[in-house]
Amino acid sequence: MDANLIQILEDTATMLELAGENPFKARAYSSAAHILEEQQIDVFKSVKENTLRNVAGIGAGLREGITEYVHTGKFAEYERLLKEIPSGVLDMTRLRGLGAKKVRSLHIQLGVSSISELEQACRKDKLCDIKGFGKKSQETILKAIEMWRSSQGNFHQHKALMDAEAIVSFLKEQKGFKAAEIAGDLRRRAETVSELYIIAEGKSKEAGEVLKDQFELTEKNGILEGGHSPVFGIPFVVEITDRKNYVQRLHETTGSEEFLIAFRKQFGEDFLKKPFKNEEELYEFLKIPYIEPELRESADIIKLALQNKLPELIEPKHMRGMLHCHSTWSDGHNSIREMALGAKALGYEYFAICDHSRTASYAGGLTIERVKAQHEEVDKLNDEDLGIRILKGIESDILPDGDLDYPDAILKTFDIVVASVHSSFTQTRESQTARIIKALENPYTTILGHATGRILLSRAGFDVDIEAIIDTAAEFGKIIEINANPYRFDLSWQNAKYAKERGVRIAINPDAHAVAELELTNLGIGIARKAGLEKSDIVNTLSCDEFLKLVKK
DNA sequence: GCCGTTTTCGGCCCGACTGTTTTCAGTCG
Repeated sequence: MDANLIQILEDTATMLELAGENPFKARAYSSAAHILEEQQIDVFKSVKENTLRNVAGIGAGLREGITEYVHTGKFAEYERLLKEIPSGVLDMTRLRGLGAKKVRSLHIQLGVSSISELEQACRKDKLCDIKGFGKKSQETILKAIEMWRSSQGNFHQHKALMDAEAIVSFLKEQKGFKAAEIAGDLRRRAETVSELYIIAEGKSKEAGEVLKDQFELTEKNGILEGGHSPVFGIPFVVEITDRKNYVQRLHETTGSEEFLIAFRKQFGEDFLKKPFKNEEELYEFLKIPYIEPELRESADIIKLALQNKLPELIEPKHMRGMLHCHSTWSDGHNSIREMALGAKALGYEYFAICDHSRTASYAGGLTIERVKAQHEEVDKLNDEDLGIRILKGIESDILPDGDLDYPDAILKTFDIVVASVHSSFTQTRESQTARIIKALENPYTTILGHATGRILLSRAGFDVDIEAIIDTAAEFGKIIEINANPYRFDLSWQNAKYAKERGVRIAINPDAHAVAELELTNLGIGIARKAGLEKSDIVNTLSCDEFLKLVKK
């Protein structure tokens, strides 16, 4: 996968639309970008081994462009459009609710060429003059600009991790460095981050030179700053320290401000002067149990540590069941067999295929006939014995009135039903809450899928009383999902923490649409850990039989 | 630009929702 190329393809698609060219050509570019991302295709390897021709959705034209990109770093069609479309116009399409068509007409008719010019035009009531726009459009655009501004400078966790890990490995390869580690809120597994903070042990001078050359950083008292990460351009800082101070500095730059203030208030500052081998030793010295980085968020956790009541956090090795994945039966890229074998390769014992239900027609949702056909295939695969048990599941849309998407006679043929809202996001808080509560009361619902519908840095969730929903899940013994997709991470860790307090069990689900996405589960585990969840809180840790027993109840 | 057992042209995911209209275009999932 190459993040730059994915961005190039997406921007090319948008610019084709902005230029008023063939919209289907635009779609081909956009879908190629999704294919590369979802299937984690390494284009450099694919070009070298000539395997791009096997990828559905990438034909001769795109293959040529990608090959050129691999050899020269340039993509001809993208370069051509860049000359034609002002970058500010492309930026306007990043606003939610504004697509290429509207931006094109705003650009042509009002002459606005950037988000700030658009903002001015809205404030001066200019949009009312053009056909298709009115007062309300101006308001929604201004809101979208606000949302866009607040997300600027923030980055999704998986991108931050990818770049931070690359920087850490780079540092470790350099002679001047003995150790390097990710600190900051990324180490605490924040959902999104605005900066990477890296601690390195080394001789400030020579180490600094290496970094300055490579990343154009500037040094100030052993702290090198002003860098931008290699792929996503995330601001980053490298703090260089010596062996004696390494562990304290790692600790001091990991915890949240609230945590660190409370920590010093409790334990004084003497520990800062003592050298430690690792953080575990630091905690031993203070005579309290080790507080995992993900938990170093609030002051409360220190009290729990003092009372010896810290949770024993869920770990990847506890996981046995992979739930909520898609296949080529709906909008996934791999067959059920490939997905199940992918889960097996990651050490899982059972796998629930949960394709989209019939109302999600845009995603190839399954008609009743196709449900039956899929069940036959699952039976066959299980007869064949792939070494991993496959469960029959469905991701059923929660219809606008709270009903599930099939009659009971069909619903009862599934082992699990993940119920999710995919439409009608704008109901009032009361009716949205009632709708989801109704779905939870349905005896066939097993798991509530992405419970608030948020998309991080892009869309707030729908308006809903999430605590009332968690309370209802508690009452009816329903499971709620932590969606491990880093664009969603829904439930939030705070909501997941509340769910634990209410005794609601959590499923950690990758919502994978390709084999490569199965590993997203580990990011979801990070969120669960941040919420303080333990093995016993997570249904994926049950054996297949225990799990089925739980959901059949 | 992609795809193909009606294949080299002529289609291309489809329905809900929104804000604008007074029958529809654009956006989203």
